[in-house]
Amino acid sequence: MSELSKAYEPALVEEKWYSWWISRGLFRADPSSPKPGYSIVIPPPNVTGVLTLGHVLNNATQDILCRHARQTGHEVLWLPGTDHAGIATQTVVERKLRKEEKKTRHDLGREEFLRRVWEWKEKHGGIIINQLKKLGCSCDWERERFTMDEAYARKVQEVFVDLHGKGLIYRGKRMVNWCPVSLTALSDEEVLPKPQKGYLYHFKVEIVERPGTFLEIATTRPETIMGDTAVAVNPQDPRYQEFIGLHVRRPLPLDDPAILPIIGDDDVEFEFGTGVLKVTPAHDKTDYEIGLRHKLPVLDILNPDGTMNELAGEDFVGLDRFEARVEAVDKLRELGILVKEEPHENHVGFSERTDVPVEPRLSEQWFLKYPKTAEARAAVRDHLIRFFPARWEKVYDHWLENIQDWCISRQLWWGHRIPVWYSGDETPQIKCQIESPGEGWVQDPDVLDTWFSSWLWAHETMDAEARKAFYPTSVLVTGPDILFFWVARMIMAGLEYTGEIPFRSVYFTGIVRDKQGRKMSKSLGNSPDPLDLIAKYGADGLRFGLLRIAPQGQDIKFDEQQIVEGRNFCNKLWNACRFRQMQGAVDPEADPSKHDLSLFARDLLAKLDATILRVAEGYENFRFSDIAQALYDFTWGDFCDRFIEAAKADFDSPRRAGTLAVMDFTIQRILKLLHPYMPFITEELWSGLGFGSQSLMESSWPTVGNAVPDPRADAVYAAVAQARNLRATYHIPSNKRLAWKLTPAAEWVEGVLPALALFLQASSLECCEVAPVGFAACPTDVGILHLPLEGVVDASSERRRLQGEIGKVEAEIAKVAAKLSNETFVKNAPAPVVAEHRQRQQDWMTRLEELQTALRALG
RNA sequence: GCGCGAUUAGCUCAGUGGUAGAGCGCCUGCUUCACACGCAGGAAGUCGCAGGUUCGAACCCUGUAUCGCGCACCA
Repeated sequence: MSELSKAYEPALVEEKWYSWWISRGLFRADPSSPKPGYSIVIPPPNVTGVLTLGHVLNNATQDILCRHARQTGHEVLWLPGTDHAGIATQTVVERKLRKEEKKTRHDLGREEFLRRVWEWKEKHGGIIINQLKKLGCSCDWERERFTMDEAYARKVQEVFVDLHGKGLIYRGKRMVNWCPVSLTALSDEEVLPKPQKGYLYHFKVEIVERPGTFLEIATTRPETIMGDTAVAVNPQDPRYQEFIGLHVRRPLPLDDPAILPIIGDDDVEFEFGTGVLKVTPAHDKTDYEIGLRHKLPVLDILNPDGTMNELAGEDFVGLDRFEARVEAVDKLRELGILVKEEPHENHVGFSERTDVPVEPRLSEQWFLKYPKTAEARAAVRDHLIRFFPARWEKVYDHWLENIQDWCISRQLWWGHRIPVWYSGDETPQIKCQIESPGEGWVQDPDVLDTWFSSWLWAHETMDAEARKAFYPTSVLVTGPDILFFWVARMIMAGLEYTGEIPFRSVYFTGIVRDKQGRKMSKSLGNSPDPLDLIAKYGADGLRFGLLRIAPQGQDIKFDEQQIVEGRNFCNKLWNACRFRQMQGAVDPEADPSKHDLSLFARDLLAKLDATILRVAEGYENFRFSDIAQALYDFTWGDFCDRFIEAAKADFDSPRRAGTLAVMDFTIQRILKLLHPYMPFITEELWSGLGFGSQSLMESSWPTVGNAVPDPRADAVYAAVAQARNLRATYHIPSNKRLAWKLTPAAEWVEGVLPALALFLQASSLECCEVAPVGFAACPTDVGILHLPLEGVVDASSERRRLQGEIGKVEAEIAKVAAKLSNETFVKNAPAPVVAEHRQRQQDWMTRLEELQTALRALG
């Protein structure tokens, strides 16, 4: 192989390796493989979507799990795809239509409009899929699915028919969340309560039977007065009890001042407002229920788009609901019945998609009574499915405990059409089936909530053969924001239709936020484009940098600097390998056990084992940042900073072969361990150095050996750090070579003199038995290092320095002594802890003596 | 209102009972024959606050503050 370039250039290699993986079919899942199966279904991104940092985190995590699984001998299925995103996609295409052709979907008609959406989907729907490829995702692209694929769509309809047959799906006229912009009903989950600063408007109404007596009503929505059909008070409320059964005059609309009954209902709070509630059954959920209890008429004064209809009276008709509010207040003021406007903050439901206030609206919709709720709760409670982090289990359980029927119909065109047919005008007949029952039958115009299709994702994306090998899936990687939307529903669907849980573990990633802690969003424009980051730092740098700061389930404050560090780490790894390459060809079969190794080499192998264990533990517990950190520490610290530097002393010695063998052995394992996080660079280095012609994905995962740590290695490293510190204390430039001397603490130290000399950049390093005159002493665990002071520093500064050191050591000794002289400590603390303190005390004493000797030697 | 997280060095975060850590940033010195996307050294923290348990608390308990997130029909 040609020489590695001086710096790693990701752009030159990423494309090449991705095509190579694809061409070798390495992402393909073989259901007939004898290997144990491992599977993940991708949380399908919207077809309208573009890659965000959230996707990067989520999909890099899945890729890591999948590559690791392949390396540990599993047959892996990572099943990709997208969902049709009903509202979002329809909105995008409608907007385009309006802009380019000044038409609405109604101008085109349903069939033509849907044709246009498909056209749009074919053209733009694949963007995010291609972006995932740039990221290195090892999905089985031959199995890519879309929630509107023919087979999948049919399954969705079959499920509807089945649940209808079981009596779980029903049609009903109910209060639903209505989006006046999308003109469709929404599920409860698609409504986000937001605190809104508004006013509590107080106005008074006269009691018909008691002229001159008024009730004061407080409301946040005066624009709905025209829809009021009663006034309610709490029957226990002594202030108003006597009025129950009487009537008030409704002030609006002016031309139709209706007479409303005063009713008593327990739902009315004493303390809130005035304790008198205007009841608007058509436009408030609570009011609707009160209305049902008291058989009140329902007076709908709003159009679907949130404007007022003719029932609101001629002063209001056509006004938007918020304009109408202003107008209503004006009218109350003109009538002289507005008592006060009190600033008031309340929560108003907003549409998740369009971000406008949702309007409670009475309409005919399809609802689902969820199947298998008890089983779904039990599956998580009994840990058949494990959540990481576990705290989401409680949230999940609470939601299921209070679960409400799901409004699954949407007044859209883009989606799975409801398989219900109507016939006849007067007494319509209804049939629930997929095919048309024949002439004269008209299909329900509505479509299903997108989640009603994606809740089948885990099993319906697989054919029978795949399901046999790969279902239940191993793990689901997703964000906690779709715990209810998707995760919980998928569990219920899985239990209902496969009789099994859909996945064994759920790993919830954190949410990527900006430096101010705000969620990244398109509208805020605070999300960097991951493709730009890939271009700048490489996919590996982005993946590693992001995963390293993504502790389990905690939100991530994104900082581009972290990605820079990922890139830097790639470069470090690159150069370590490049350095190895400069020593000659590698040996793919390198076996350290066949060589007599330096203590540095033996200790490195022990640290490698410890790293492999840390990494294994990380995978076990989904601690992705721990894994990244362990590999970073080992590669940069143990391997590059310490071992390679020590190894340089062996290159001209008989140790050369053994040391190179350890390097080869270790680099192979580093590349394997890092491959899941940094697939491109590891592949490039693996092949570039000549370790093999297979992909790392097909290689084996490193196992621990039987290396024994040698504490002498750390003693040398620590001594080096102390000596360098001493040199820095005297401001000796690091390029100035000094003639160090050493009084060794043990015989073995002679063996590491060449390495020590290299570490210290020493011009020479000779041993001496007694402290030489004119040197500064640095007591270490490997002996006393003597730094020549001549021409550098005078004896009095050295004396001052030593006295300072002695002061610090004495303080430490005092600290330990205090603890050891505490009888209860010695009595109660576990023996090893006490022993450790004793040892510590002794170490400090030794150091003190050495320092004092050095001080005396200065005279 | 209930529940859940977070609070440790300037920044981003590790650290679940025994000598407070990492990376970045900062300061100092270095183009030392892999790497300036680098090397070496350094300064820097009353671990949000107040109690408690313990020989010993960043860690366990109680309370509290601030920030964030869920859930909830107070109009």
